[in-house]
Amino acid sequence: MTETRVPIPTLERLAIYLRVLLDAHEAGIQTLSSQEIEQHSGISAAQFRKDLSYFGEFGKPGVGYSVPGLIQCIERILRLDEEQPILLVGAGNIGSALVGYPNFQAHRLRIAAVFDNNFVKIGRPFGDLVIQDIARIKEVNAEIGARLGIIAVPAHAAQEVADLLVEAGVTGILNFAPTILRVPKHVHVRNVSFLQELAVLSYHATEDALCVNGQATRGGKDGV
Amino acid sequence: MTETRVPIPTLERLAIYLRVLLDAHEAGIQTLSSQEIEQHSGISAAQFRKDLSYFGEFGKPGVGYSVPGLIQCIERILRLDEEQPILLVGAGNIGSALVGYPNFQAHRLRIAAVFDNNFVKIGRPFGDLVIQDIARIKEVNAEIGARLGIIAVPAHAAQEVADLLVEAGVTGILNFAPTILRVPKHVHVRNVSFLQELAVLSYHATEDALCVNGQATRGGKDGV
DNA sequence: GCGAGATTGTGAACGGTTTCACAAATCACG
DNA sequence: CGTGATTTGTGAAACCGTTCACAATCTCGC
Ligand SMILES: NC(=O)c1ccc[n+]([C@@H]2O[C@H](COP(=O)([O-])OP(=O)(O)OC[C@H]3O[C@@H](n4cnc5c(N)ncnc54)[C@H](O)[C@@H]3O)[C@@H](O)[C@H]2O)c1
Ligand SMILES: NC(=O)c1ccc[n+]([C@@H]2O[C@H](COP(=O)([O-])OP(=O)(O)OC[C@H]3O[C@@H](n4cnc5c(N)ncnc54)[C@H](O)[C@@H]3O)[C@@H](O)[C@H]2O)c1
Repeated sequence: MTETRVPIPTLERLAIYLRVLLDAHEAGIQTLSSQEIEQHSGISAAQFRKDLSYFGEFGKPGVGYSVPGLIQCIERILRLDEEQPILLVGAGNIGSALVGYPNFQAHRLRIAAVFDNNFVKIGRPFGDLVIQDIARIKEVNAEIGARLGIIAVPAHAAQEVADLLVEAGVTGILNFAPTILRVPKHVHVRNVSFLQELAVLSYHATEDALCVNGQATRGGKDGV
Repeated sequence: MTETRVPIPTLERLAIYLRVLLDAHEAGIQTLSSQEIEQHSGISAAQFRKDLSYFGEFGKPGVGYSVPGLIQCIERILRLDEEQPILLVGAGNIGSALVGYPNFQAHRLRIAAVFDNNFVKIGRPFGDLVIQDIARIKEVNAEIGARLGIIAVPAHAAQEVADLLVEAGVTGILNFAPTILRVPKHVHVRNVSFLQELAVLSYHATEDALCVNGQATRGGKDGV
């Protein structure tokens, strides 16, 4: 366990392990081996052990891992051991699905405030919250102190909103808009793109890797 | 351009290039160099060229790439050159956001039918569609012939729905439920997990890689 | 037509992640 | 207490994707 940087895929899998562990805990299971984790997560036992090794030693040889113990450890690693407030910007379709999503709570993620710039929407209730003016976001987050933000506004407004989030003190942004965001180095962005996912599936769904060559290069005069 | 398998990251980026190209096309730009693509996509010029090289040669040395030409090529590669019908299962929050999403159209992705098992919902309008009984999914898809499906039902029902989708002839599944799905080898699954994304951000948002060791292993008698 | 300048396509080097394989640790049980 | 069965943690190897660097290709202007 040297002081290496943790691979992002490892962090992503940590969240999966956590889900498996929470399920097992619910089912009253006390101990799980890496082998059993593999069964439930689809991630290889060796991968699981290697992933954990970035953070320390959590299992007992010959036995496995204490379910409640490991839950606590992974939660601490991911900073999900205490409530994590989140700023949501964009009270539209996606925002609507998010505010009502109960599973966030299990991970102590809480949407603490919702913002929009539509005067018709501002002041309206939205889930348990009231939609606030995006102009007040910095002021409001001075109270809340959220480090995470979600962008659920149209693409043309996303960069502007990102800037406001950063200015309000956010250092992690989940972006639903189909744009690449320019942010300072200390801010992390993760993009969610259903279109991208569907495009990959679309490619695979038709299983013949036809080569599409000879069309563009020899397109003649129309191109360039 | 040997007969190598295309890396998944390459396919994901293809969708990003396509977006950039469509934007450029809209702006009336006729030609783009890999250098310029890098500007707009945040993906390195070398990466872009390497990605395309899996499929053929699409650019002209000294000039760049024909925007409309490359759009056509990438669309063909991703099978987005003709309309791609999709089956949506689960007429809830997520499903609701999806049916109303206009950007799908630009990629010729069309949600062709919506299914649910809630008798109260079946028969109701949902976007432009009418919610249908999940029991009829195979029958309905015999007409539609969709190869793509979206699962937007609670986790406990996801596997069951996946089985139905596969039986109905779907070979690509976009899964919003937090579960790993067991599917035949010829079926591709991509999971969308907001929680996972937020967990990764949560880790990075607090920038001190404290080591959480010595808690689980020496937990004493409580564990195992 | 030709030389200067620009840009592509790609083999090779590189770097990072996953897989492998095994020594060390723990437990069960006689 | 010792033996055998089990499972962890981790260095090393294998694998895969990204970056590099440059020959080949094309355009433009003279
Ligand atoms: N709906 C989907 O299924 C879906 C799928 C994939 C991606 N997306 C993306 O997610 C984003 C949101 O989608 P949606 O369907 O919820 O859109 P929406 O139009 O339903 O909601 C967008 C909201 O953002 C608000 N807004 C606009 N500009 C703003 C600004 N400058 N500051 C604050 N608020 C502002 C609008 O008032 C509106 O309430 C879009 O970028 C969309 O492309 C949506
Ligand atoms: N809402 C969110 O923000 C969010 C975020 C991340 C993940 N998810 C996941 O996405 C999925 C859908 O979430 P949601 O908020 O839309 O849920 P929802 O409860 O609003 O909708 C689920 C729908 O599925 C239907 N359904 C249930 N069992 C079914 C079955 N066997 N066959 C057909 N339909 C069935 C229900 O009748 C309901 O209409 C869930 O797995 C959820 O965990 C949701």
